[in-house]
Amino acid sequence: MPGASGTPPRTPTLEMVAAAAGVSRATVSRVVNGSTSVTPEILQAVNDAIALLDYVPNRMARSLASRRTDVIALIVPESTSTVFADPFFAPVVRGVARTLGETDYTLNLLIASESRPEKTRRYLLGGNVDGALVVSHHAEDHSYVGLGSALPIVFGGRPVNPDVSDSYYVDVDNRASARTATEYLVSIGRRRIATIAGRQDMPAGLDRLEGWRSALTDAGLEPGPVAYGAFTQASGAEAAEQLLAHADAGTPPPFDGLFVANDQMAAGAVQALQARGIRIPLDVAVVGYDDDTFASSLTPPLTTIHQPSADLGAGMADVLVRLIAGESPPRRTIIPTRLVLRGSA
Amino acid sequence: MPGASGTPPRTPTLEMVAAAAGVSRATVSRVVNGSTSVTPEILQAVNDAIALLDYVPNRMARSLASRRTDVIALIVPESTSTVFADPFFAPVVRGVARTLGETDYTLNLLIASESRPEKTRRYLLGGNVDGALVVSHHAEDHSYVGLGSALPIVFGGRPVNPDVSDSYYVDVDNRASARTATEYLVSIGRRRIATIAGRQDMPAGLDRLEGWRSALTDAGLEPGPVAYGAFTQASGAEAAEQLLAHADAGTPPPFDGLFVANDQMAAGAVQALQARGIRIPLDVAVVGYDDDTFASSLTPPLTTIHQPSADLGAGMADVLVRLIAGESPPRRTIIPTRLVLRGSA
DNA sequence: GTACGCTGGGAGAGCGCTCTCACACGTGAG
DNA sequence: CTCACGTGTGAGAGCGCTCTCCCAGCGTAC
Repeated sequence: MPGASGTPPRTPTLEMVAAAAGVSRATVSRVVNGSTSVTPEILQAVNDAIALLDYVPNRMARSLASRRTDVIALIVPESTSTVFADPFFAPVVRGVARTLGETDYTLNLLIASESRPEKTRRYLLGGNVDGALVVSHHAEDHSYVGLGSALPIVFGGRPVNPDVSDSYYVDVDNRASARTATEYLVSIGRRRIATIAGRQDMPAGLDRLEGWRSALTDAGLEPGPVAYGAFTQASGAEAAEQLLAHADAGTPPPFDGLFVANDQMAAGAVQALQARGIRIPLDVAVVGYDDDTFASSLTPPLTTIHQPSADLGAGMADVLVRLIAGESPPRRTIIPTRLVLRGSA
Repeated sequence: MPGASGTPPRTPTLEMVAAAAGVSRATVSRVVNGSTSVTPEILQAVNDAIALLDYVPNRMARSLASRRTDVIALIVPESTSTVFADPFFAPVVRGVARTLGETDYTLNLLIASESRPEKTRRYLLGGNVDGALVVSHHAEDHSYVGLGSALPIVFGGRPVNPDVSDSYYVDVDNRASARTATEYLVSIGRRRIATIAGRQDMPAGLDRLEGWRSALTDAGLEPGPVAYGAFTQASGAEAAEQLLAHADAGTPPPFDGLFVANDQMAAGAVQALQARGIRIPLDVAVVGYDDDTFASSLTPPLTTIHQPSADLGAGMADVLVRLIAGESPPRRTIIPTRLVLRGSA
């Protein structure tokens, strides 16, 4: 085999493309990176050579030379990944990954151990990524807020620290959505509207309660009783019992409308109410929040707020990419929700 | 400012550490990479310098020089990420990420667009990763099987192609688990045991049906009626109706035990049965599969097969890491499941 | 006809690290 | 005392790419 002097068939390099096209490395680099100042014929020749050799640029080499990594980290604090495993995490990640799939960025997923936060910090600050996305729900998770000045960071869900006015985040408007849900109950003629609120240590819990309250106040109605749950089905059932605690058996419930801060609790509450012989929506109209997969198959199907979690992920990715590109995206991006009318209200 | 001749405060490099410690780059590299042949004093000096400068090795440079990337790709075919969004995907990913978090590997998550599979192939073969994990459920997803010879790949869930005897995978034993569930029904005295099977185009659907059948045959019982669903709650309810189709209203159901191939379908089936006045577990004992989060809060709480999805992810990561290290892990790793006894059987 | 842009392409110096050598320095055997 | 050998360290050549010059060639204005 003349010419084949034992050279291993390694992946093609820029240099090889340059040789094949009869130009210099620099020119091939220009073509690959889309520089405009290349003569059409040369551009064609280079592209032919690239196709011929099935050339794929080496990310590592490119990063080393350009000081950009084309990597975006997606950080999920461990507690979030556990607590919110099912309903929330997956679609957000999917939205992020899909959006990034259309760019040249690569997604680095890391579950941040809360026991040794320095490990994650060092990784982020060690020049391994161009930016980071942080998905979290708890106040405690926000040890990353401080990194915002050293590295582009976008949060999913409003960070709860008070000093985060200068950080970027994408969120749904929990308050407005809760208002919408409550206003709907008002619009269908309900006048004594109770709520089962979620955990008050996260923005979602706080804001949804606040939205419910303001909707009623603005409508000139007295806010009905409030019970608190922990976003789980069991706690929803318990909260419903609490709301009924003062009512004697057999008497009608002390409320005719109920806004529940998430669907899991709503499912529990509906069961509890039905067990007491309360008809839904006839006696009590119930609106949930989240539009979990099971919401449509409850009896009756649950009227609820649909949260486009995948859009939230996509939005986060979008803001971060623009931030890295040196643009000035809005610090606060709100993803719209919508009320899904089903049978429960 | 003497000495500070405008040098930008960039992240410290190997070279700077070497200068600080009074040794050569090569020696620092040895220390960083844990070579044994370094004199204790020098080792100490280098480590001091590293600590002093807060040095973090640059991954890109390291990869370029060593031809290893320290990156593992986690590929989720788009259809899988959609269909299995909630119950399955998240914990597996978490298991993978957590395991990899204890190594030096970095996790690259990519949602593989099924419309342009070459993009993913090129990425994998372009020297960007050291190995790949593929999470999928459908036969069609396995366009990656062929890459196994070019790159270490570990599958989550048994690949369904016939020619994959040489690929690596981690899975639960669906067949044995279904057997266990069915044997339990037999052990509590049920004799006419039906099943609602899942989609027959994926191993989970096929194997669980097969396990049910073999358990009954081995117990000397006639397999009861079979209905098929699509792993959704609605399809479970429909399938239950089908099973009852031949029974007249008021007569006892034609079976006293029911194994359902996943919890979503089980939830639907239980509702449908109860709507017909059938008491669970009194008239029909029901066992599900998956132990979804909601399983324990159904009425009655669902007896089901618990799948340690996070362990599956961890197992995949573990096998891949060993494969990359040149070891010979088993081609087939089975993660044990367990039957969780609750109220429905 | 000369001077001056301007524009496309090439040369070459790195980016931060690894890794193969070669070298200096003991140590033990001949 | 010399020679072979082992052991720890340094020198230096890349890994594949980007990017800053720099130069050649052309068009335009005077």
